[in-house]
Amino acid sequence: MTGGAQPPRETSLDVIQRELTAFARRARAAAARVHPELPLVSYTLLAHIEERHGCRATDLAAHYLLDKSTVSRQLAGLEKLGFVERRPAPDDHRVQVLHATEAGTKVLATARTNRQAAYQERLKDWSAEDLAHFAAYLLRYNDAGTNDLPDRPSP
Amino acid sequence: MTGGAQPPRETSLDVIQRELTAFARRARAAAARVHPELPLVSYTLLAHIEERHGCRATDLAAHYLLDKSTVSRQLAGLEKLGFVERRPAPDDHRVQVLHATEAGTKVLATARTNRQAAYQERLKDWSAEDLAHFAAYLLRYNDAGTNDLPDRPSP
DNA sequence: AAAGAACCGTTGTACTATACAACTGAAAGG
DNA sequence: CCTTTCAGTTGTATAGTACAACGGTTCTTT
Repeated sequence: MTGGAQPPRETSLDVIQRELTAFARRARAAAARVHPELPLVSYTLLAHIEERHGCRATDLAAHYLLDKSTVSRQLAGLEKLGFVERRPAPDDHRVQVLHATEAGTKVLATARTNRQAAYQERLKDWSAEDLAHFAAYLLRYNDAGTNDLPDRPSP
Repeated sequence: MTGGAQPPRETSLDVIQRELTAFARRARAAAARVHPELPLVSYTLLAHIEERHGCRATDLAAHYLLDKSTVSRQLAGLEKLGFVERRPAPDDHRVQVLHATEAGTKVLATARTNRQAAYQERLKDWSAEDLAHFAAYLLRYNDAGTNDLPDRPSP
């Protein structure tokens, strides 16, 4: 590849903008279709908690650019469903260490499988090469936007 | 490029899944930051209306996979803001033909500019070639999910 | 050590986006 | 005609989110 005449940057930017917007609009509904038992955000948070083997609510908020109240409520929901546990941290009584329960791990595995199946199906006609490139582009795109994470200009 | 050993499909699918989810989670907030005057969905609908030089609410619902009630309320908002007009269709009294007003066109132009600037900035380090490829992948990805809705202008 | 600042999480309130169902009004087809 | 179908609105409910105010905790500074 390479070498050929590319469309101008403008055009590509326009397409990227439009298509990402279109995707964002559909994402929630699509996620709900794939795993109705576990809402999109809960899924993400739960996955993060499980991956880290215990983390704090504040970490989640920082990582996902969510307000702590949002996280708090999401966690309340997850706890109500019995998917996470809050353990008081022995060294700091302000924090709660979050852990995925057995049930949480299980439902997460199911959701993950369903999601993977959905993506598998949707992208079944793609070559491994195209998948790799697409994945790389997405990574690159997202990384560009999270650079501003560490510093929250607080007035 | 090409030629090299690709990561297995599984891995790429996983990355795509994770990154698209991450993107979706941030999209709304990001859009609000870029053009706070015009909510994300309203922006999209207004852009569509303007582009088509008049379309029906039902078309919007079909195209964006939204419930007609959702579209109805979005349009109510846009009308209240003076950005769209509803004109009764002479041939069919059930339908309203939607048009962007002068103000709508103007605010849309501003929002579009802001968005483009944001994308421009975010993707400034990308080569034209990479942009073109990324755009193509996004198109391909989105098309796979929207096969079931060809755009039908009114008969 | 006491006072104050910084931090963690919850709760009250409000708003956007969304769906589904019930409804009104208008066309279209027997 | 009368029924069915279509276009759009409205009532109700839910998820996700933010911001602001608050109650405890811990850290810092005097």
